[in-house]
Amino acid sequence: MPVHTVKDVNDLDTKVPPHLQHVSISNLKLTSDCLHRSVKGKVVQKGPVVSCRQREYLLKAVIQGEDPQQRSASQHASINVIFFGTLAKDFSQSVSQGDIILLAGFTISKSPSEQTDKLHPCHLEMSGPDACVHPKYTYIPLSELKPRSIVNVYGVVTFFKQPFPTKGTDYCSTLKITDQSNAKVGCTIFSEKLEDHPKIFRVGDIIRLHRVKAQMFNGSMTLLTTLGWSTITFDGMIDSPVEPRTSSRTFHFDEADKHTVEALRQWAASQSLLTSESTVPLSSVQPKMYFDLTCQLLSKACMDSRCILLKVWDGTECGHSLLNVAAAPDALEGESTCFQDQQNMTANILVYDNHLEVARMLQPGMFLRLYNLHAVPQTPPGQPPDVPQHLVFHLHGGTSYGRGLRSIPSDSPDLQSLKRVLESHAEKQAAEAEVNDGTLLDVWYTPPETVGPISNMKYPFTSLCVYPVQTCDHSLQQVSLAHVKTSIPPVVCHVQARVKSYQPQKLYQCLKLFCPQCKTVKDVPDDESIAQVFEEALRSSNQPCSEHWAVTSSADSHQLDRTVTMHMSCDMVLDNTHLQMIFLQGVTLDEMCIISGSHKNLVPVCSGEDRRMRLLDLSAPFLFCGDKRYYGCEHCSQSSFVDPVVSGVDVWDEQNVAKALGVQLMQYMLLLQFELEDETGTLDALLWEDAERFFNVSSAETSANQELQDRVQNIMDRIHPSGSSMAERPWLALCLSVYTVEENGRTQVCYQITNTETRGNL
DNA sequence: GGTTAGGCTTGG
Repeated sequence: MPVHTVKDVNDLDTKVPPHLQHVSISNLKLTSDCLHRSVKGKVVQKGPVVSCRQREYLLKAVIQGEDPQQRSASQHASINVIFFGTLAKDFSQSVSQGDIILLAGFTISKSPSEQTDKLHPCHLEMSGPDACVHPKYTYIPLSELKPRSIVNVYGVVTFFKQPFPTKGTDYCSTLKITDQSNAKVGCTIFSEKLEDHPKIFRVGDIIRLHRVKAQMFNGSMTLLTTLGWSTITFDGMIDSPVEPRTSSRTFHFDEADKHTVEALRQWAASQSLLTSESTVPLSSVQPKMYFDLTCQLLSKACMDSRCILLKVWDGTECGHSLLNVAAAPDALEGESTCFQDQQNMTANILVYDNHLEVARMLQPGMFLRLYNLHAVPQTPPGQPPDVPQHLVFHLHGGTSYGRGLRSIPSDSPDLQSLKRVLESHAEKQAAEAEVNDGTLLDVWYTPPETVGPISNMKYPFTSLCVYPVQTCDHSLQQVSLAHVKTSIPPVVCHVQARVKSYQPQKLYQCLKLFCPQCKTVKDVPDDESIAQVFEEALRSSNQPCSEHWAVTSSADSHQLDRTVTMHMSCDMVLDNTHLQMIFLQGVTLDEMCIISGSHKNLVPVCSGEDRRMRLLDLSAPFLFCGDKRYYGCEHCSQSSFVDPVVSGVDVWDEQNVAKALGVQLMQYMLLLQFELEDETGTLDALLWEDAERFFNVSSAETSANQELQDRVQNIMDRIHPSGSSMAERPWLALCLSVYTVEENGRTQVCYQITNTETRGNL
């Protein structure tokens, strides 16, 4: 862009390329070589952007040479300048009448209006890629303000109010500033956009104002915003980076600005304008005092239409007992404050009236500063009046004494020590959680039961406490989900997230069968389809099997109109292990279930045309063992029945039975997909390889055990209560493995929850 | 070309 909004470069006079030679306006001639020349002057007239014949935009302005001697010596100190195209638009937007500018890359032509306007006989044309305009600002000491002048100033903030709505159309910021001239000047800033107001965090901040109007009010000089005003603000601490706070994308800031800020910082320090007691830690708060608090928001709740509760901490323990204000569970948003409550570190702040607008926009985790907070002693409700009073904090309505609140960016220099303190607490908390497995403090999860009436006693540990924790031994820094998505696999990340949704919703569907050979995953068939396989076998095989390796006994049931046959291996009979594996033919699923209740390994079979023994279709279990059923992989098992090899096996379990029958045993597993969410987005993560650890169950046992199924359901209900809002769900500390899988020649990145257990009592 | 506000506590 040819109108330069300079960022962190040298001052204009030194920054302009050295080959450019300064020419005074009165010395400009038609014959001048303009290629390497620049002119400087004040914008004394600025016209509107108009479109001309070629449908190009143009803007006319008059600039006047700066030097008063030159002005008096020559009538040609003012010159017309015509800006073309985008330059015209840019100039219109970013330069105001009265600004000092430096022009380069112009061409000189004869002025057609010399006779009428009596200005310079030439005019300058600004077009093409070489043309550029640099604005130059001069700053007036606050003691030298003249009424009705429009000026640019720098100052140190000695008093401020956060923007508040006026009776008119705008928000108003009221400040008082001072500078080395020691004048104290009030400023009134009007803008209907909150983001345009100066970002002042504390007394001692440094503010720069452009195009503000000086005027007298009540005998004092004040500054008022005018059309085209702008502002940027800086931290006031010596040695902190000179970084402008602004929401404007185009602002001028150069080396000279940096020096001005640094000089003001030094001066302010020498005047003790930045007092360290400007904000007070909770540990130093005394009853009835008004103070500024810097803290982190843990949770918030809407109390009524005129009051919002903020629960905050600053990592220090208050010397006076802190009141715990109860909120309706469904009104509470954010993290549990159990840990902080137990250490008398949670400040409960009631925010009233005009401050609700700002408070509503706050998110748990944000860093805040509250100005003119009132420490109010109060007898806890329901307690006799002789119990010591507790402190609760009120941010009363109104803006007296700068009363208000705002969020502070987490990279602010004066937030860094607070952040270190909070982080060290978080580490301690995590370490305690690791050690005291059974008596965990509930860090991220607030059971609804604990948000009851205000009580002085510490929250009892309820049996509802459960939350997942990372159990991997490496200590990784926690990252956002957005960060996980940009990391390159394979890698392991730690995140903190909530469960937005999960699949399958019917939890019995999360139990799967997995073939370790071919990696096939399939659903556990339901009883109806298994019963059908049994029915099919009954219909197709009415003759008992005849196997040379087996002893067989049949029972005809006229009532059932079929023959039930039992086979067992001759070798087993000899080994005296014959009751450990029995082949059953001619039974229904129901009968199988009844019989397996009292027998160890029952293998349902049928007979073919040749009366050879066959296993049922492998979509049904090939083995029943008590309540448990075992399945074989349809792809990886021997396709025809093999004579069971029984020698050398003392104890028959599902592994040995499968091996003896040439069946590839399928494993039970739990498979869930979670949609995780944090402030930065959502991410789908699977839970399977470490699912048994997560739920603290065995998948195979879970397949046959209602109690274990209830446990899984219970845990899911804790981390994703049905009908809950996102805000009510607990934050989970999870370990995520990022890995790739190849599918159809395509590489896909996958996320899996690993090394994470749910802890606590159920 | 521009109303608003132009510091100064308190109820819940």
